[in-house]
Amino acid sequence: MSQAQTLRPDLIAVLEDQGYRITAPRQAIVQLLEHKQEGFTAEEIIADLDSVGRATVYRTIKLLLRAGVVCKLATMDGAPKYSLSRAEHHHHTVCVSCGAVGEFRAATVERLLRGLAGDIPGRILGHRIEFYITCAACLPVDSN
Amino acid sequence: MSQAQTLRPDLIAVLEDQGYRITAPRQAIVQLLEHKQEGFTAEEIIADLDSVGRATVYRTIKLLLRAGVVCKLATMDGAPKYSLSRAEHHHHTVCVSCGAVGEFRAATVERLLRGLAGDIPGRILGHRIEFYITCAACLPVDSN
DNA sequence: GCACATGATGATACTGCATATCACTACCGG
DNA sequence: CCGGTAGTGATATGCAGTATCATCATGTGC
Repeated sequence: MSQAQTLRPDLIAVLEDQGYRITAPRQAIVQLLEHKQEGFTAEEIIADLDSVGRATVYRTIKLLLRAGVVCKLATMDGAPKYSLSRAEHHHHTVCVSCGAVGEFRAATVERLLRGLAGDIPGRILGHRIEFYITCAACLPVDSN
Repeated sequence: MSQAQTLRPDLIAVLEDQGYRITAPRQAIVQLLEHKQEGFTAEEIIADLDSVGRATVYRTIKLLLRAGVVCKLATMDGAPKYSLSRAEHHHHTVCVSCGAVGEFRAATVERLLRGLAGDIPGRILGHRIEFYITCAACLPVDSN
């Protein structure tokens, strides 16, 4: 079983299930995203799809966010990055050299963090962990 | 060594030591920050100090960043927050209700994260952890 | 004390990301 | 076929942050 889409339950279908219409622009965007799993900015999408207006791109991204299909990642330089979220809960690695965004999961981390509740004043609702790395692709170049 | 200034070694002196001039606007900004340890946005400072121009506020914040006196925190809604960094290395708590930013340290976390090196492809340069919480002040209101 | 070089300032213009507006189009149900 | 609603995109607008630049302050050498 498991159509082996492994974890991508046909993104378009997800939208359809939530009552949204499947339009050409939305299909174009989703299709593009499927090839850009690396982490992308809104402006990137806009640049790649001349046929789709800015407004629609931003609207669609919000749609996908609400649908839980993509996740948002605030970056230091202002422009947030988005990425298709395959796993339920995960964290990000950001290459400081090329900006590529990756995902990882580590159960040990989650367990530990839960144990921290006592150190934190107030009720914990969620957390975020990011690792700043030099990614494999940039390593040879970067480390001289 | 370690003058034990506990952790705030006279912010103005830090700037002076780095060869910057101590001017009225800079003093005004630093003084304001000392009272706003909660985490603040650039625009907040600008609004509070009519006598100081936008440009100068942004310039001074960058100065303080470079001097390591304040630290930057990317937020989901775009406008980054800054806070006086008292401890060397620390992480943040962000109240989703009122936006207040706090700091905490947890050696256990650091130790664990170092152990994760194997799970992360590439060279780890740094990390960031944020907890999203409902802070003590907001709890009664927020939780119904 | 004066002149000059340099640092700092702030008003303004500008850039870039994101949202709001709004007229128009596509689609769906009757 | 018709009307209503969802969706679209051009444009205007908002807002954070940066760049420009004339002006002012500071410090130094004389």
